[in-house]
Amino acid sequence: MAGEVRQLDERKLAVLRAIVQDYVGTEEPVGSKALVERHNLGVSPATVRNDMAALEEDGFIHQPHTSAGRIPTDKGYRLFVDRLAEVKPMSAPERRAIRHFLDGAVDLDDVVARTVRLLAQLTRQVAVVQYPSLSRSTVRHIELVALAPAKVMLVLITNTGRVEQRMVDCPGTVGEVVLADLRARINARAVGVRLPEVPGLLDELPAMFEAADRPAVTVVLATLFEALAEQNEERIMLAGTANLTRFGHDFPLTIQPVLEALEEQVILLRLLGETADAGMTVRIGRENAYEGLNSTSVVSVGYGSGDESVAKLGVIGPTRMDYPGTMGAVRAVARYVGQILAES
Amino acid sequence: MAGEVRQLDERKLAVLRAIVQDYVGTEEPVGSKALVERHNLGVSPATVRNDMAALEEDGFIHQPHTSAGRIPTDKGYRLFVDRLAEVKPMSAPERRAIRHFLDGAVDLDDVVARTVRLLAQLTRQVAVVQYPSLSRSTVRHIELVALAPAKVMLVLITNTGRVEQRMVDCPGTVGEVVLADLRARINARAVGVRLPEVPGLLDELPAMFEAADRPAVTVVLATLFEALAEQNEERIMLAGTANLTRFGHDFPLTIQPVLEALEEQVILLRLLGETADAGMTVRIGRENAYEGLNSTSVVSVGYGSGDESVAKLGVIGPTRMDYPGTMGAVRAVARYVGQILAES
DNA sequence: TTCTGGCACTCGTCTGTTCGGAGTGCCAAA
DNA sequence: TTTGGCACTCCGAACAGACGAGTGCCAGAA
Repeated sequence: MAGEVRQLDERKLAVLRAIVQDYVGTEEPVGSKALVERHNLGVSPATVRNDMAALEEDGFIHQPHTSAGRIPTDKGYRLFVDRLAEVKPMSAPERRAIRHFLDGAVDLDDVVARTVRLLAQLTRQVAVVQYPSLSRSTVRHIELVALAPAKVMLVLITNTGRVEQRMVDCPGTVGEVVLADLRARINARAVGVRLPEVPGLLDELPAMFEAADRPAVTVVLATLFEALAEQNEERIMLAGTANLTRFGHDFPLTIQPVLEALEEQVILLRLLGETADAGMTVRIGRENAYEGLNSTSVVSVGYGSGDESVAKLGVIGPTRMDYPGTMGAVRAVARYVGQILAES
Repeated sequence: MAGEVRQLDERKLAVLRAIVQDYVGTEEPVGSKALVERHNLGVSPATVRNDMAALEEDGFIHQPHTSAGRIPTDKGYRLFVDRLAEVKPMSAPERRAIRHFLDGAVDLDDVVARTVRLLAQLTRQVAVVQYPSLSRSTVRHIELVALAPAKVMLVLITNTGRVEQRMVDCPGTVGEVVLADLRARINARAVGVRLPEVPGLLDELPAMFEAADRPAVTVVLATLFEALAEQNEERIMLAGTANLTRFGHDFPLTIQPVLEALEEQVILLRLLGETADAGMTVRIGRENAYEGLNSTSVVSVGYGSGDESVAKLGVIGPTRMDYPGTMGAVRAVARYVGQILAES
C-alpha cells in the first residue's frame, strides 16, 4: 500500500516537474496532452489529468480559467526548487569564460562591475552585486595626511581593496610628528583586525598623547570610528535592467514596481540581507517581503575572499525562471569572485 | 501683402503650438475641432484644417492615418522648442525645495545622488548626472603613502571633492625620505593646476632624483598621469528609470533599446558630451546620434562650480514631453548644483 | 484499485462583419 | 481669405460564429 502511494506521488512530482519545465520554456499554460507528448511519462493524458487535478487541489498548480492549461503557483515552484531540481553546473567552456572575464579586472570597482554584468549576461536577468561589506573585512592600512595645519585626511584601506576617505577638521594645529606617531600607533593596533572590533582596541590611545594634542586625536579617532561603523555606506551595483522587457505580456503593471524597487538601494540591500549566510537562497514570488517584487523570484548567495562571505550577490527575475540554470550561474560567479578577491 | 503673410504664419505657428500642447497633455492625435474648442484661436475648425494641411506639407505635423488627428513630428517639436516655447521658470516654493534638498548633501557622492533623484522627481523622467569631470578640475592635493617597501598608494584629490586612488608597484624599495621629497615636489608644482596640464609640469622631475630612485619615481609619475588622463573613468549616475513605464502603449518595443542605452555609460557620456558648453541643449528624436534613443528627447545642460561648466546633467524622456517645464527644471537644478559645489 | 479511451462541455481566441463617430478634404458662398 | 456644409475615409468598438485546446467524468479494461 505504502509503496503504491509513494509510486503515485512520484509520478505526481514528475508531472509537476514537467509542468514547470514546459511552462518556463513556453510561457504558456501547459495541458495534459502536450505534456505527455513532450515528456515520456509512460501514462496517458487522462491519467495526467487526474494527477493535475490532485496537484491543483494541493495548491501547486493553477488554472487561469476553465479549459486552459495549468501554471505552477509559487508553492509549486517552491516544491520544484526544493525537491525536484538540481543546480545545473556550468559547462567547462562557460567556467573558463567566467574566469577569463573576471581576471581582467583591475580594481575592486572593476571586479564588482564585471561581476554584475557577467551575471546579467549569463542569466539574462537583472543582476545585483553588493560591494564587499566593511563589517566583515579587516584593516589593511590606515593613513593620516596633513593637508593643512588643521585639516587631516583620513584614508582607510581594507583587505578587500576598498578605500574610504574622510576629511577631518581638527581643533587647533596638529604637528607632523604627532600625526606620524598617531598613525603608527593606530596601525600597530588595527591592521589585520576586523573593522567593528577596531574601536575597542584604540580606547586608551588619547591618554598616550600630550594634553594639548588630545582634542585633535579624539576628533581623528571619532571620524575613524564613524567611517568604520558606517554600515549604510553599503553600496550595490545593478545590471541587466533591459532584460526586464522579456518579462511578460501584462507589461507595465509588472515592470513598474520592479523598476521602482531597483532604484531603492535600501530595498535591494534588505533583499540581499535576507540571504542565508551559507548556501543559496531562493525567494519565490510572494515569499519576498517587498510587495513590488511579488511576481519575481530572487536567487542570491554570499561570496567572500576566504571561507566566509563578505557580501551577497544575486539575480532578480520572473517567478517563471530557469531555476537550475540561474542557480548554477549564480553559484559559479560567486565562487569565482571569491577567488579573485582572495588573490588580490 | 507681406503683412498678411506674416499674419498667416503667426496663426499657423499658434496652431502648431496648440497641437504640441494638446498632444503632450492627452497623448492622442488632436483634431481641428478639439483644437478650436480648447484654445480660443478665433477661427473656425475649417480654417484650422487648412493650416494643418499646410503644416503637414511642411513636415511639422503628421497623420497616423487618414481621418485621424495630427501629431507633431520631430521637426515640429524642434520648431516649438526653438521659437514657440519659453522655458518655464520654477516657482518660488519649488526653488526653495530644490535648494533645501540639495543643501542636505554631505559629500560629492551625495550631491550627485541627490541631484539625480531630484531631477527625476521634478521632471518625472529619467535623469542623468555626470560627476564633475576630472579634466576641468584642478588638483587640491596629491598624496603618496608607503604601504609596503615596494608598494605605494597614490591619492589624488581635486577641487571638486573627488578622490581617486591607485596602487603603485615600484621596482625596488622606495625610501620614506625619497617619497616625502617626491610628494613635496609634485604638490609644489601641481596644486591648483588643471588636471590635463599637470603632466607637462612634472617632466623634469625624474632628473632631480638619484639614479637609483629614478625607476620608482618614473613609475609613480606614470601612474599619476594615467589617473589624470583616464577620461573613461568618468562616472554617471542615473535615476527615474521607473518613469519609463509612462512612456507609451507600444511598450516593450520602445522601452527596451532605451534601457539598453541607459546601461551603457559610454553611450550616456557621449550623449551628454554632445551638450553645448553654454546654454541648454535639446535633442529631439532622430536628432540623437544613438539609434535606440530615436523616440526620445534629451534635455541637457552643463553645470559647474564657478563660471564654467565642469560636467553635464540632463533628462531623457519621450519626444512627447513637456519641454518648457523640463527645461525649467533642468536649468534650475543645474544652477543650484553649481552653487552647492562652489560653496563646498 | 488504477489506468485508459471516449465523450460532452467550457471557454478563450480568432475571424469576419457591422456600425458609429471622429476627422478630413473639397467646394461654393460669404 | 474665411466659413459652413457635405461626402468620404477609416479606425475602433461591439457582436457573432467557428475553432480548438483543454477539462471533467464515466464506463470499461488491466
